[in-house]
Amino acid sequence: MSATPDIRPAEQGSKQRLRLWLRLLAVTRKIEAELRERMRTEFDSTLPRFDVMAALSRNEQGLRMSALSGVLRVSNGNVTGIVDRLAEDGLVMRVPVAGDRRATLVRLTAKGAEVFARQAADHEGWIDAMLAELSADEARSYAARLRTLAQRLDDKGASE
Amino acid sequence: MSATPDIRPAEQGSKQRLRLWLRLLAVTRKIEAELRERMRTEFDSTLPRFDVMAALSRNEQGLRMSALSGVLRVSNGNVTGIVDRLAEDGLVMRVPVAGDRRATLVRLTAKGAEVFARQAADHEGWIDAMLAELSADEARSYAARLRTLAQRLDDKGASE
DNA sequence: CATAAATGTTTTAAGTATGAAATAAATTCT
DNA sequence: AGAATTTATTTCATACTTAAAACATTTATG
Repeated sequence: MSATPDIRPAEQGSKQRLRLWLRLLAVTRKIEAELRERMRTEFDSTLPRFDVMAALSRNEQGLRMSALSGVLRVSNGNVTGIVDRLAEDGLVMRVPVAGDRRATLVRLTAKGAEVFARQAADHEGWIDAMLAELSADEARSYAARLRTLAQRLDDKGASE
Repeated sequence: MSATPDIRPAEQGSKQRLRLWLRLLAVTRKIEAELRERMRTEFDSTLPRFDVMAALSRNEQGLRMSALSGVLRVSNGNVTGIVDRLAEDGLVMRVPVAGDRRATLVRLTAKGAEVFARQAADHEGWIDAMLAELSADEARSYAARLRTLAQRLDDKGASE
C-alpha cells in the first residue's frame, strides 16, 4: 500500500504500442512522400507504377493480373488501371495465356526493363540516403524483427 | 591483397536498408489495412476521417483548414472534401474566424466528440492486439529510435 | 451435354491523394 | 488610398484506393 499510484501495466503497454504505431506511420509516410516526390520529378512516374514494374522485373516470364495484385497486396480492380497506363507508355505488354482466354499475362517490354533498371538504382540510393543513420547491422536487426512481426500479423489475419 | 573478394560495405548497407524499408512498408500497410477494414465494418468510417477527428479532438478550440492539413501532412485541397463529409454527418462544424474572413475554424461537434471517443478506444485496442508481441519496453525503445529517425528526415527535408 | 459453380478480369461508385490553378481576403508597399 | 503581394481556402485534373457488381470463360456436377 504505497502512496505511488498504480501503473496498470497492461494499459501502459497499450499506450506505448499506440505511440510506436503513430511513429511508425509518421516515418513510413514521410519516406513514402519523399520517394513519390522524387519519382514524380525525376521520372515523371509514381510509386504504384514502380511497384508494378518491380514485381514484373522479378518475374521475367510475366504475371497474371491476379498474381500481380496478390504480390502487391492491392485489390484486383486497382491493378487494371495502373497496367493500362503502363501499357499506354509502352513499358508493359499484355500477352494472352494459351488455353485460358479469361487470363492475361503482363510482362515488361524491353523499354520497360530498361526504364525500370534506372529507376530501381536511384530508388535504392534514395532509401540508402534517408536511412543512412542506421548501420547495416542495425538495419538488419530491425528488418528481422519486423519480419517476425509481419509473420505474426499474417497468421492472425489467416485465422479470422 | 587477400584472395577474398571485396565486400563493399557501402553497397552492403544499402541492400540492408532497402530490405528494412520494404519490411517497414509491408508491416505498416498491413496494419493500416486492418485498421481501415475495422473502421469500415465497425464504424462505417475511414482512417482519414478518424485522423481528422483525432486532430480536432486534441484541439478543442478548433483548427484552421491549413493547420489541419499541416498536422495531418496531407495537401490542403484534400482536407476540404473530408471535412465536407464529416460536416454532412454532423460530426464537425465550420466556424468563421472573427477578424479574418478568409479563414474558417473546424471543430468537433458534441456528437463528433462522442463518436470519436468510442472510435479512439477501439482503435487503441486494435493496435494493442496487433502489436501484442512487443513488450512495453520494446515498444518504447523502437518508438524512441523512430523519433530520432523522423527528426533526421525532417532536418534533411527542411534543408532542401 | 447442359447447367451450376468457380475463376480471372474489368467496370463502377465513392473516397482519398497530389499539385496546380483559381478565388477571396488581408497585408504591405509606394 | 491604390496597387502589388501574401495568405487561406476551394476547385480542378489526374491518379490511386477499396469493395462490390458485372462480365467472360472455364471447370465441375447432375
